[in-house]
Amino acid sequence: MSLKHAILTLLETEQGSGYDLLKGFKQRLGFFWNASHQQIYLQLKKMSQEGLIEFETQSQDGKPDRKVYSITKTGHQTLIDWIEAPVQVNKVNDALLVKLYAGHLVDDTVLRDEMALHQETHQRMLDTFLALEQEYLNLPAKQKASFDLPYLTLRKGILGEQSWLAWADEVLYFMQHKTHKAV
Amino acid sequence: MSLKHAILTLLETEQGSGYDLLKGFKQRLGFFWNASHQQIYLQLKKMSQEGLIEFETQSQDGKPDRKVYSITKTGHQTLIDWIEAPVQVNKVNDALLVKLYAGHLVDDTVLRDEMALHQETHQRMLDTFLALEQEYLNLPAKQKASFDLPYLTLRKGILGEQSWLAWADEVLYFMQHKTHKAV
DNA sequence: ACTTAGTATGCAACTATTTGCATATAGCAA
DNA sequence: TTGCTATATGCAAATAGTTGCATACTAAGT
Repeated sequence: MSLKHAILTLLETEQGSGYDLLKGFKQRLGFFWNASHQQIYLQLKKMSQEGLIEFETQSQDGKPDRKVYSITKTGHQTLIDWIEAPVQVNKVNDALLVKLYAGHLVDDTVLRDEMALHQETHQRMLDTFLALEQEYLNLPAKQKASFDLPYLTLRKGILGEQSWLAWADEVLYFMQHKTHKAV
Repeated sequence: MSLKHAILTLLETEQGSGYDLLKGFKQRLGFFWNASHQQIYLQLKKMSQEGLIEFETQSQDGKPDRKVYSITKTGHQTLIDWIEAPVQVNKVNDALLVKLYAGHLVDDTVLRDEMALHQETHQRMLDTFLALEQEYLNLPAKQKASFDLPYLTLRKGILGEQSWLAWADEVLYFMQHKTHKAV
C-alpha cells in the first residue's frame, strides 16, 4: 500500500489538513498518484492511530474544525524504510485498451469518439505539465536544485502524455484509413 | 469494474477454462490488464451466477475437473453495452514516482539501484512486444486485417515502454551527473 | 530421491478503492 | 433566488484486488 507513503511524502515537506493533502494530490502528485477525499480522511485516521502522524485541532468561525497533521519520527522512519525496499513494477489495468481489443463488436465511430475524448484530456494534461516545466526552468539555479527530483517526476508526466498522444494519432489515422476503404 | 469485461472479451473470441483465461491475460492482454488466478476464478463464479457466461464440466484423468466457460447472449450484449458507454481516463498510481519525489531522504544509490531494476523489466517487456510486432507484420494480409485492433493495443505497449525507457535514461543521466559533482 | 515448474481449482482474510450519503458556511454568477 | 464552486470533514456499504493457504497430479531436470 502506498497511499500511506504518498501522504507521508507530502507531510514530510510541510504539515497540513486532509483538505490540504487533497489539494497536494491534485496539484503536486496528481499525475502519478490519485486519491479521493474519502480515502485520505480515512487513511489519516488510521495513520494517526498507528503513530505515523499526529494532529492539532484548529477551530474556525463557522467552518468545521481543521485538523492539521504533521509527520512523527516514526512516520519519517517508516517512509525511509519504504523507499529503501524495492517495489514491484507498476501494474497496468487500462479499460480503454480492453475496449479497443474487442472493438470489432461495435461501430467504428464509437471507438473514434471515445479516443477523441481521451485525447482531449491527455492534451490538457500535457499542456499543464509543460506550463509547470516552464515555471521550473525559470527558477533561479538554487531553487531549481531543491526541486530536481520532483522535476524528474514531472518529466515522466510529460514523456508519458506525449507518448499517449503519439499513439492516439496512430490509432485515429488507422481508423480514418479503414473508414475510407469501407466507403 | 472491467475485469468482468476483460473476461468477456477473451471468451468472445473463444471459450476456455479459468486457467486458459489466466494464460490469455498473461499473453494477450498482459500489458494492459493484469489479474491473478484467485481474482479470475471468483469472477467466473459470479459471472455464471449472473448469466453472463455458462460452463461445461470436463472430467480428466488424475487432474481436477476442467470447467470450460463460454459467453452467453446476455454476456455478449453486456460487453457491447459496456464498450459503447464512455469510460474515465485511466488513473495512474505509481509508487516509484512517489519514491523519486521523496528521494532526497535516502542515498542516491538506493534510487539508482531501483531505477536499474525497473529498467530491466521494462526493457524485457519492450523486447517481448517488438517480437510480437514482428510476428504480426509477417502475417499474410488477410490475417493481419483480423488482428488490426489488437495490434493497435500492442503499439500502445511498444510506445509506452519506449517512453518509459527514455525517461529512465534522463533520470539515470541526471543522477550520475549529480554524483560526479558530489565526488 | 528431490526439487522445480506446470496444470487446475478454489476459499478466507485482509487491504484498497469507489460510490453514495451527510453536514455546514461563504462567495459568485445567472 | 437558485445553482455552482470552494472550504472542510466524515461514515457506511459495496466493489475490487492482494496475500496466504489448500489440494492433487505430471513431467522434466539434478
